[in-house]
Amino acid sequence: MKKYYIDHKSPIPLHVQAEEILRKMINASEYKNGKLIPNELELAKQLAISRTTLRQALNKLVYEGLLSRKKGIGTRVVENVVSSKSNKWLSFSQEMEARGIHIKNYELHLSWVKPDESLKQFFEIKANHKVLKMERLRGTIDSPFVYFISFFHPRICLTGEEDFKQPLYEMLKNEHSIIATLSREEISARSCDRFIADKLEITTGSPILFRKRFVYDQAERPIEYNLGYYKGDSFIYTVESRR
Amino acid sequence: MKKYYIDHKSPIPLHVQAEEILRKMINASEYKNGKLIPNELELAKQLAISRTTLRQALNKLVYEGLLSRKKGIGTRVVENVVSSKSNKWLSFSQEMEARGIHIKNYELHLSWVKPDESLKQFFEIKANHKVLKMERLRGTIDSPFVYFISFFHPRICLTGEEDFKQPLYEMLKNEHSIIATLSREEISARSCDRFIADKLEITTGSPILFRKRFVYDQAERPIEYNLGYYKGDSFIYTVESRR
DNA sequence: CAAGGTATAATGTATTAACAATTGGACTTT
DNA sequence: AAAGTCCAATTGTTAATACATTATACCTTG
Repeated sequence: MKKYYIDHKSPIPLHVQAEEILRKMINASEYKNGKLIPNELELAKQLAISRTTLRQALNKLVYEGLLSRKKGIGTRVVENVVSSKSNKWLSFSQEMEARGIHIKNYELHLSWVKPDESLKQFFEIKANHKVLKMERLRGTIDSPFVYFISFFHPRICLTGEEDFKQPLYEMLKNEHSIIATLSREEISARSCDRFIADKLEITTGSPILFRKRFVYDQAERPIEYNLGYYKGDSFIYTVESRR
Repeated sequence: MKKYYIDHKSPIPLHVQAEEILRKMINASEYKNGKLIPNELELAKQLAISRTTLRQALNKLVYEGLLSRKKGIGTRVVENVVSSKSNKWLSFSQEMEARGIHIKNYELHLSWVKPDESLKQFFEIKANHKVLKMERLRGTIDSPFVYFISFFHPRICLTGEEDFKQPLYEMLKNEHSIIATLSREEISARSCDRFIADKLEITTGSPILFRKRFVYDQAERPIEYNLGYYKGDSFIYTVESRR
């Protein structure tokens, strides 16, 4: 078991350092899924910080759904559930990484296409404006589990030379000053066709989760039109709402 | 400006009371959108709690996206958050009616059952507490398109004599003073088994949208555990999120 | 043997205290 | 007038401490 230490002289707050260490331990399965992590007093002693400070770190991870605490029992690593908290807005890969699932890009394909009717309507453009179409096959080390097809509004002016390694919305913000603020999604179940089945390495006709996503900027101008085909048995979409 | 007080003798934790008060103040626009709320020391003094305790409440609201803090400045009510969330809480039938789809109940079946492992865990009860199981087949005039299986926590004390014609959460509120406040949902795609296929009048193996829903009250105590099997091609689940 | 109590271990709640970092505005200097 | 300096206000960080609440396992008692 690798040991991590907290640098009390670092400008990085202790609770942030503690959070990072806990994240690493979870990702590295040194704290195992569903199992208890050391108790707070013990952990605080190990990390040489106060219980209060440690609890700040724990709280954050509990909020994110990585840990769950129970009075009288202890703190557990939550079993793998992929979540998409609406107010969190982590990118897909960040979200997965946070849960210790490393995301691999299998394919990336870019092309400029003529928009069809629904695209023209969504982007509010004429047919002669070509839009960038991006297709991505993504998944874990073992197997792909989602096929994305994205279209971007012409005003975004993507060149195709962008660094698609970094999270998409980070990239849009950094390189194009476009801030995605609002998203609308529609989710339904489908049987997959031959094309998707082939991509996701499943049988034609298997159930998939189909997600249509409309992304807008601050002024509610359309940015992206995204279609996602998720392998049905592997992907779980989580929503939390409060009134 | 209405004044709220914290009851130091109440069994409800002070930070929870503080959170509720802040929520009310924001909802009632006594703390206005985009405007600063009183500073922490001031607020703590007003509520007669320590700054640490107040910060617990603030943290929760910040995490939820209702407030945003800035060092050196203060704490603001975030603009534009409430809208999408609050109206998300239409009941299923209300939601459908709003889309012009009239909902018909095909079947309703009630029984008391022994909780299985996951139910025991969710409800935090022992095996000898029986729970009410409610099965409902619902759909349009033409055909059913969702099969619900709900389990209710024993403390709800449903008699089976309730008026299940009115929306479920209305009924719980009116007849049992139980207010459903928080729901967590997990959505995935599946092939349906014979039982569900039979209910939904589709072919065994057809894709369905499977939704697991956990409903809690204000104090985050479990109320309902709901499984929904939606005919894949007919149901669309819509999510709107803003950051 | 069953019911109930008790010790123990874990998280939950709450307070007080001190100091750090950031911001914006007031003030001072050039 | 412009630029820089300092101050006050505000949130951020951290610690130490005390007691409450809950769950489990073990022990006691009838």
